[in-house]
Amino acid sequence: MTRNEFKKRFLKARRRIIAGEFSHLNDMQQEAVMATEGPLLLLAGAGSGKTTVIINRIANILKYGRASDCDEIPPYATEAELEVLEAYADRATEEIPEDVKSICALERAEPWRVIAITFTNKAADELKSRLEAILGEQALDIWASTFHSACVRILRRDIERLGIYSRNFTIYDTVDSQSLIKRIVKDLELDEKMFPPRTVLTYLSNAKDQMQTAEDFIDQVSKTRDIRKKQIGEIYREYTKRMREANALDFDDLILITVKMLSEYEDVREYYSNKFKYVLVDEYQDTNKLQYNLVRLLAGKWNNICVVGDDDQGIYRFRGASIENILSFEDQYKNCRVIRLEQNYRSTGNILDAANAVISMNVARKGKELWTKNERGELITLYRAENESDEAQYVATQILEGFSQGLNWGDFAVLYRMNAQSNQLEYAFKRNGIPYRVIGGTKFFDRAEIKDMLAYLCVINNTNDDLRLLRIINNPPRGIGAKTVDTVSQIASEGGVPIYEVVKRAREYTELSGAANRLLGFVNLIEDLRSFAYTAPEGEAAQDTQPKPRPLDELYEYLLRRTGYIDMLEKKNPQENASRIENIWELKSNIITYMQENEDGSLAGFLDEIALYTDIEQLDESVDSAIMMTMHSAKGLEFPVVFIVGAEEGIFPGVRSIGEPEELEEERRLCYVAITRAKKKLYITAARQRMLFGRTSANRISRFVEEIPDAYMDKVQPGITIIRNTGFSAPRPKTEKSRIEWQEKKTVPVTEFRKGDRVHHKAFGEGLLISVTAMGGDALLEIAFDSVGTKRLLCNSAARHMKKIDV
DNA sequence: ATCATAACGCTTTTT
DNA sequence: GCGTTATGAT
Repeated sequence: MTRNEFKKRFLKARRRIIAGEFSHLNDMQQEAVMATEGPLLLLAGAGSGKTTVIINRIANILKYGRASDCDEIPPYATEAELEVLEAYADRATEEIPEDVKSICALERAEPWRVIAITFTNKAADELKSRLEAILGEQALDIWASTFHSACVRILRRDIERLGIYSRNFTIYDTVDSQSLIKRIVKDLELDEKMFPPRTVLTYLSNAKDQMQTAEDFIDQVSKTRDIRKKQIGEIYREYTKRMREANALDFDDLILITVKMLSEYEDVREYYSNKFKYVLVDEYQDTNKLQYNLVRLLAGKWNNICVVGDDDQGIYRFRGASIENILSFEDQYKNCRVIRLEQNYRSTGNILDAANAVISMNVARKGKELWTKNERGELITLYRAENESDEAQYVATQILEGFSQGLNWGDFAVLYRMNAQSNQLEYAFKRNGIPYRVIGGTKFFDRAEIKDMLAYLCVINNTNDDLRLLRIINNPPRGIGAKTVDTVSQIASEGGVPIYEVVKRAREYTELSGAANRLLGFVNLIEDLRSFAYTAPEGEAAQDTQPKPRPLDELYEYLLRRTGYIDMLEKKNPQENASRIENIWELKSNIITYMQENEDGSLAGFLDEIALYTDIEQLDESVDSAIMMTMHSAKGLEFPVVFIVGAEEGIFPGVRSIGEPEELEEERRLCYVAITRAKKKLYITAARQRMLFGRTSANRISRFVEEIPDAYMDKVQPGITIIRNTGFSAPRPKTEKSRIEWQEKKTVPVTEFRKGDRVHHKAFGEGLLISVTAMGGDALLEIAFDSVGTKRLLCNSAARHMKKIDV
């Protein structure tokens, strides 16, 4: 056999074996999995098995290295090995023995040479657990993390290079950043109305995205006459100064500083770019310029960069994401390959076609048409409601109907454009006894009491953290009033020292003589907490090892006792503060969870995790309940039944996007995202009239609905949904004629149901009516259902799903 | 220092 | 329409 012929046969057999390992994937997916080398752009439509491809691609890299994507064979390959391969090539679908795999492999990558970057912790967690499921233990060494946590990891190691920050830097979240800005605006004596913290932060964020320092920013605007921008420049400068003094980094800084460090320090760059032989980035359409730069630097050495995304699902332009990154990837990486995943495994034909129809109206896109082998499925139901409460009731009714047919509550998701829309829906769900969960809205970690507790922990960790220090210096009240705080922070900023230093030396300043005792009391408290935190518990201290830090939960309990925070809440208003106290204990369970998951977990580590992981309470999937959330939060999720509510001009698309072609395209992408969340059934609802922000308006139906061909839709009008007597409501009338007939029927009288009645509810089954309480024009029914427990329903809503049964 | 009332303002959101 | 915040009065 010539060497050439040998090589050919070897390659052929090897390829068949590797392909066999991924034969459960479709052709395009397989191609993507096997294209391990060089730049790869993976355009993955909604529901096309994107994460599966990422997982398998990594598995391929670890198992076979670059064998699936090159024409090289090991120089030491023998004919005996070829025989083994060929013997297995034909039955490649079975489990392949390890020795055969290693004949195939060419430069297997160690797990720590792979970095997979995602946007959300949830996505990162999913990636990690799926990797672990197919790769076992070695998956733990893969860097599967968010942009931000990857940067924190890098910075904790190397940030001291820059000589500005120390390793134990603090992370500021958006709220922290905003309150710092607020302080600065005050201190610079600027008009607070002209500089809302949110807006200013957006400017800073954009500047950082362009890698502009405060000085760059000031330079740039100095040529203009825009005084406001010049002042924003001043704010930026002051912000940077104070952040440095506080040894703090905000979310943008985490990435910015990492990029700076990698650009400026060749040895650091060399270390990471050499380390990461394979770089993968998920949701690439949502990256901003800074993130693009980070990825570019990390992948700079090996150029094995795979970005996965869908230009049609870019919905975060408003926060700086640049869809350009995906649209121009091919220009940036000239020799890159492009693979499209267009087969959808999630939705029915009707739903998918509707989504395709809508998104095809956009101009700025790569062009891609999803298709599916799934059945056509049910038509999309469009419901034109009278007003928002009719809309909500309709949704509730459909859910009850679905539940009575055997679906779970968790199979339903209601998607809206803005959080403010959830109110009416919540009412309707409550009235009808539908268990639900609202995702988003006010977050656990944004609550005042939680912020307070974390502020204490932050100060223990880093006494230079002025912002957090100011938050707790008089909380609980310890007689340090606003005036004292002002004087202290002024002295501090004049001397360029942390506030804590001034507080410590209160006696040295005549201005503070009056408050000195109380200030020193505070110092005492902090020092006490600090020494508690970093001293080993009794008996465990070994003389030859360095002192072990105190377990976090003990520190936390000590903190609660020593500060008297809970006592204060209880004394003040035990009623109102009950939930606050609950939250404080809830934080303790977070601490315990953290300790269980991180054996050598430190206070600093815990604070990192908290700073970057803000949605801990989110998904408790153990409880079966319907889900409500914004369309944005729904990205990446899927549900059997989806309701898109408020499909009206002015709401969706929102007022601010109408007349702005680019914004409108973003709204349309959002619509595409929303539609493609649905697996089996999609409802779209729109109200003729709606009250929002205290104003009633009549809106035209959303243009996005008009963009869906009628053939995919079933249009439904409001019928009278309340029936007169016993018995269930008939199917909703669909024609104008029957609708009018139905309008003759009357509201069910409150007296229809009595205490002690046996009732049958369409969704909840049989039960006993325990009490009837008149409430306005309605009645609250308390019913002990045989199988689902006791529920409280409002008669006007529930009656249509209920009848009395004779005993 | 704390409470009351007036005033504002309000996409979307992750880190 | 509602929830948060700013300001002033006690």
